[in-house]
Amino acid sequence: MARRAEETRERIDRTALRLFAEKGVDQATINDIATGAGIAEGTIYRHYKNKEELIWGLFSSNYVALADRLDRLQEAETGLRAKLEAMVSMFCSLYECDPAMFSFLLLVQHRQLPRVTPAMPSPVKVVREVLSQAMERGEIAPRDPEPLTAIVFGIVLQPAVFKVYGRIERPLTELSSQLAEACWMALKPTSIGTG
Amino acid sequence: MARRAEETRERIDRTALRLFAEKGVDQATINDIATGAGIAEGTIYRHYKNKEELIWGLFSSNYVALADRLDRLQEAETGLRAKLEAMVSMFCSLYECDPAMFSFLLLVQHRQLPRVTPAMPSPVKVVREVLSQAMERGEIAPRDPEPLTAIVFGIVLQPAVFKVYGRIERPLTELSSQLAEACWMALKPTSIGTG
DNA sequence: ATGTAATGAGTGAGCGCTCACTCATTACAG
DNA sequence: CTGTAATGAGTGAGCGCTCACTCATTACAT
Repeated sequence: MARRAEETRERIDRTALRLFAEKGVDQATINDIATGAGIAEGTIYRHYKNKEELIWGLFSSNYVALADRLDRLQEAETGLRAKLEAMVSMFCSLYECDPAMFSFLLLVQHRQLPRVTPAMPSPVKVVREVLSQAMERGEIAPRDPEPLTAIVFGIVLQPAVFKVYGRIERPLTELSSQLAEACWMALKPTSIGTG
Repeated sequence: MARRAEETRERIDRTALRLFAEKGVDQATINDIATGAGIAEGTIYRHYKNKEELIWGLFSSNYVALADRLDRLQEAETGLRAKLEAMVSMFCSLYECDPAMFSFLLLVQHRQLPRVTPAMPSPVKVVREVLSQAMERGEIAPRDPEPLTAIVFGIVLQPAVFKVYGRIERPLTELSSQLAEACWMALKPTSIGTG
């Protein structure tokens, strides 16, 4: 029945995400996931063609969902500063509510990013668009948006990485405004050219 | 003879680093490395106890070497701004001369960082120390140095990641001063407290 | 009764690693 | 200088094992 199948699939997804984040994608076996979800190994293959598709399914759905949330947030705000604050704040609280998902995305991005097509929504595209539009509005100096996008991502992601490794102990949400401020300041300077 | 053994070991190291960076640590097999280095599988075990030790050997030596280079650079400069510029510039040119090593460090850090002992030199410690001392000198406002360290790392590392994935096409060295400037600006603000 | 979902023992490819062996190089006794 | 013993890096077939994946069978809902 569809209802039962859906429930099983959700259990697979939840367990897989957690184990992938905890042990790494290669170290977490299909057996681990099945046992953790309280089902048999074979059942996983009724829901996913193979392990790679399971990983991709988890990555892409969460990646796109994140992009959509970021996009809705930035659209609701006016001005670069407010958009940055909204996005950074969401990122930080996302870590608090679902650290496993966060670690998972960090961990598998290197392997899965090549499969992301240009047509798919992505957090990177959202941020770049926000920066490009701020340039058009004259809020920041017109420059190649790509390095600036990277800088903004770095300012937010690296503290999250530090948090994952326990180097930062306080909740990320407490750093939210500091990080948004850092992004703002890093974007402001106009004296350095693009070369 | 020792001479020949040393040469072999260097070939192993070079090939392993390249293949690990290209295919990932789990995807690159001992056989791949041996074939790539033009030797037999067994030979690798004359030089490393097992695969994990090979990975760790490559990681730790490069990680510590990087920390040492950063430390020598920052010591040669006076003032936070100059130290930042020196370190960022070295980072960027490091990518240009040895992108495989760079990708390798990025790729395996999640797995190897837990093995890094507090006694080992590390790039993170160097940067944190530079920031702490700048606080003591009153160059920047005294705050928890950990988030600031993360921000500086993010500003430099994430553009490198973008470079690896081809999202940034220009050489990183051309972005060096922009990144150093971004770090400087992100560190400057004193209005936001530490909470 | 029929189709869908779940099961889990079975399979085999592929992996890291071992070890008995080779052989060029070195050390040394006469 | 020469024959001989010792050395140890290099070899690669093969072993043990893991793990993704299969499929005949069972459970269950309608």
